[in-house]
Amino acid sequence: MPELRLTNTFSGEREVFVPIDPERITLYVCGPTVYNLAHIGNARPVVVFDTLYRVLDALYPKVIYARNITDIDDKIIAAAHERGQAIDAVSAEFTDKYREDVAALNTLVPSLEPHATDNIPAMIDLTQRLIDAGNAYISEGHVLFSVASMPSYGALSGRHLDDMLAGARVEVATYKRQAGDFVLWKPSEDDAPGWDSPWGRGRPGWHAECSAMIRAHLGDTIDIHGGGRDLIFPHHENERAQSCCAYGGDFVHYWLHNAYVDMDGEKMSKSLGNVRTIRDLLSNYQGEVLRFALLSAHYRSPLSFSQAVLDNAKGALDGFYGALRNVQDIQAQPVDISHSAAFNALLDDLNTPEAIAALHAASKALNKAAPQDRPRLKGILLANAEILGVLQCDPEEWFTSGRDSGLDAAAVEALINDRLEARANRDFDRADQIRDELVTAGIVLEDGSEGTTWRRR
RNA sequence: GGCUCGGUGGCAGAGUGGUCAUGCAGCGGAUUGCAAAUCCGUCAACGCCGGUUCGAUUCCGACCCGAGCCUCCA
Repeated sequence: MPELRLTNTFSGEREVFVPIDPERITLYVCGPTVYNLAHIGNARPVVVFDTLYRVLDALYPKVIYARNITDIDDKIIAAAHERGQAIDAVSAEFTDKYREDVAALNTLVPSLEPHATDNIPAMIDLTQRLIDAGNAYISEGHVLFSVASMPSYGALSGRHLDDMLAGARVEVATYKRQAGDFVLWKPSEDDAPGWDSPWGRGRPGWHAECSAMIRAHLGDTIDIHGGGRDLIFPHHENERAQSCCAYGGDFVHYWLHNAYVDMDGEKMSKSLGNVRTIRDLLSNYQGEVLRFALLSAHYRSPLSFSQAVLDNAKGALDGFYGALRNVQDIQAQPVDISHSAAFNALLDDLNTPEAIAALHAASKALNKAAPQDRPRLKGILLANAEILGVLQCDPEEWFTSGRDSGLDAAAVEALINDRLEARANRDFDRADQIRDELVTAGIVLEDGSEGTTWRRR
């Protein structure tokens, strides 16, 4: 079996992936809090870990990939108030939209999508265990985790308790013994959603759900836990504290974190007004273009999102689909994904830029292939693409189904026929006039040996 | 202040102790009625200063610059 290597945040090093149980791989990725539309930065971990899921799936017989839905959270409560809607109406709406958006990015559906609100008893159990074990305390109706009770607290994020206390910039809530202590369970006001618990009617703290759901759905210890860098602290540090103290064991063997997407070099933020939602971008670009753009940089490097990055991605995909369009009548010879160069690039800590380079090489080889080699080379290109989750649609569709800029396919075909007639009569002025007309409508013609094809730009 | 990442050709972006990333853009050519697409060729980089080495963009140290986290955040 080929070796998969991953950079583990815990050790800071690239390590060979050794599964707990090769028959059952467990992968958990932090999903959305469903109170607004997902933006392109949210899309990055989704696409990155979808790619990892594909790699794991090619390597092992069974992979359980869980991505949670956080459907109880103060941000959702605030959004519901603002919109004058029920909380579950808000969370249901944005859960649906999230699924649509990420599906457009060619992502596979996870094996499990646990909802926080379906797992409240597991969170109560977690909290009770922590109290029983002496890692948590009750104060002013809250249950808090005591960071001082865990010697290795801070090991994931590389922080020392002393430093954190010294550098604390926020006012410490009165119910906390120490600044770093975090909420496991908090009381709910009468108009806020709540569940009965040994500590009164309340709701879980932010970190509780992942610990509880991982344990409930995947087990005490999982292979891989992923998410964005910003989750390392405090979210993942606190999850780790909860799970290790409540259930024993080492909780997660490989922690993976992706870097941010920034917009033209600036951090995406509401105040800068440069937040771009997936939905918004999809109105101008195919989802596959967004996916490709997100994979064009290595996941641990910051990705500077811009018009140029998207146009580049679109151009590259056009090139690949162009190569496939030329051989669309040729049956591809099946190729095992695990023999593809892209797959091998991904084995090395998901080196997607190198995998994309392999795609370019495969595309070029196909373009210049002798006829007898085309079935094999088409198969190779498709196998390389599949592991990256791209080039899965029909090339003709790709080029002709884009945004309709005033001319439908039939109208385009009619104009092409007029032009062919003009060319047959050597009336090139008329032929060029028709082509210019089409270019204005965003349609590019290509005269090939087997006729004229067209595509939308 | 603490912790963590980075600085590669015009742009995007990999990688490596000693000939090549890759793509876009540019330039030259083939092809085309002209184009487009494609193919062939080509230019060009490793923040700064030291050190280790036969040799450093790659290892080590200092410095400069940038980003992120420490507070909700992918």
